[in-house]
Amino acid sequence: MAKYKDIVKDIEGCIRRGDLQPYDQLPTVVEMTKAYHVSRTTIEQVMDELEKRGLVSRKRGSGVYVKKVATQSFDKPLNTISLTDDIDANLAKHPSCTVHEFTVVKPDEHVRHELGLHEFSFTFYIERSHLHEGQAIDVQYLYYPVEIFRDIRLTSAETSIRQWIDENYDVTPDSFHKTLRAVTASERECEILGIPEGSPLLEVEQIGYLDDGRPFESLVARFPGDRSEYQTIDSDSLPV
Amino acid sequence: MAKYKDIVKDIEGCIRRGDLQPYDQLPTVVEMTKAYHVSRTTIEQVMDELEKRGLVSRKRGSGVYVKKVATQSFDKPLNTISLTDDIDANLAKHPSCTVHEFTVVKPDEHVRHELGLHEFSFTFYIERSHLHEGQAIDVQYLYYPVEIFRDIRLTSAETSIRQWIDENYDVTPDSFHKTLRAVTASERECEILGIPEGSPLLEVEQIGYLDDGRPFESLVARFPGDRSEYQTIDSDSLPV
DNA sequence: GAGTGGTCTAGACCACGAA
DNA sequence: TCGTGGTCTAGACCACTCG
Repeated sequence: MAKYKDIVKDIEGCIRRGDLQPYDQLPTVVEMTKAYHVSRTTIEQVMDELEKRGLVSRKRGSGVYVKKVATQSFDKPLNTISLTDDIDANLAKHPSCTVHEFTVVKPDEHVRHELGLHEFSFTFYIERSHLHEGQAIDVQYLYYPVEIFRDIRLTSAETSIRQWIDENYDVTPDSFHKTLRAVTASERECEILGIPEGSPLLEVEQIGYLDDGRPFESLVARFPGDRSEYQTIDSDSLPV
Repeated sequence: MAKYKDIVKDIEGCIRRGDLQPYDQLPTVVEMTKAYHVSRTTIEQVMDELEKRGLVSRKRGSGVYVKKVATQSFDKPLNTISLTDDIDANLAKHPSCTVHEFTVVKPDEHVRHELGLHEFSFTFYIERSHLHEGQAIDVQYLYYPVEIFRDIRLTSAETSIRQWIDENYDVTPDSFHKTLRAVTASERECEILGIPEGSPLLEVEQIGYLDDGRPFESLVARFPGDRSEYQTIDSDSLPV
């Protein structure tokens, strides 16, 4: 484990426990290098990470300050969909899906383009829903290039495809390009999700890349609007 | 301008122009230190930035590779709402709003909590829509603490509040915590936006922080689902 | 002017991937 | 085994904030 990650954990703990209060100034960078017996670069790396997690603001010439964050948002996961707590917890423990479709197809041009495939390429196509207490809580549409994954099993689609890939292929997912939209549920999706006609859904279109730059996964996931949200932190504002 | 930013621009240019093709390996980090006459740290900083922009993948022990990115997504702005191109371009040049409401209020508990205010605090409250060719294209609900901004003008709400703040207060916005949701447009919003009853909207709730850790802005913006999307890149996947 | 964070250097060691 | 990127050091200079 890298040193800077340990220090991140330590300081994050201080903030969560309240040893560091909102608006408190952290020790100066130089002080921290001494306290942790590391170099300046390492501390800057730590500050980068704490900033990314939304815990501190850095003011050049002045200091690093603990953000006054609404405490409710403290433990919400970032950069992913969160559902209600009980559902999230349950899914993490026992991922379970009902698979509506599992085939090999020639994907349409949109998907082909996303995955950087040729016209004559094939992909696995999976349509499925995660379950919580017997109820579908999302609808997912997934494409995997046959060129990369020659064999994907139905049983993996019923639990975790990513786990199957980890165990059977020597590839490393690296990053994900996401597009979020609000859409109206189709009739079929309303049935599956047990929601009224015309309900709004939060759609996440996600293209996954391996660490050698190849796209390996195209995913469209749709979640009922009233049970889902997506949280993120960055330095870009909507135009105001 | 920091050196690493120049190098980022240079390499990004190479990728956009096609001098570096998808799946190409970049020169090794050591080679780049020589080519640009900088130290290793600087190059790593450059790679951090290129990775954040979704242009490259880094494979420890192997190399840095140009991602095969769907070219359409190349120039879309990240970490913000994008509308259709003509609207985006127009808004950037001539931001213009119709203000539906402009008052000072005691905000409800939710906003008070987001902004870290006391029960007896007041905020400016602004409700407005951006216009494109006379048509409203969003609805925004904004709160600004009177404690921080004693004076906000109606005219600023009709163009750019952030510009007004820049020019009249010595504060520096630092980061934004966002929550995205899909919601159904209210009757009033349908009227304002000229969309059918029950249309889905993409909602962005955004809390802005200053560089000293203070929240300074609470914004809820809602966009018609069929004209808006939000793009982002990170290393976190939805559960698959 | 004194103190802060941001960037940068030159060099080192390590973990990992590929052959 | 060897070349790759990831992390780290000790020290430096600079831009910025604030009294």
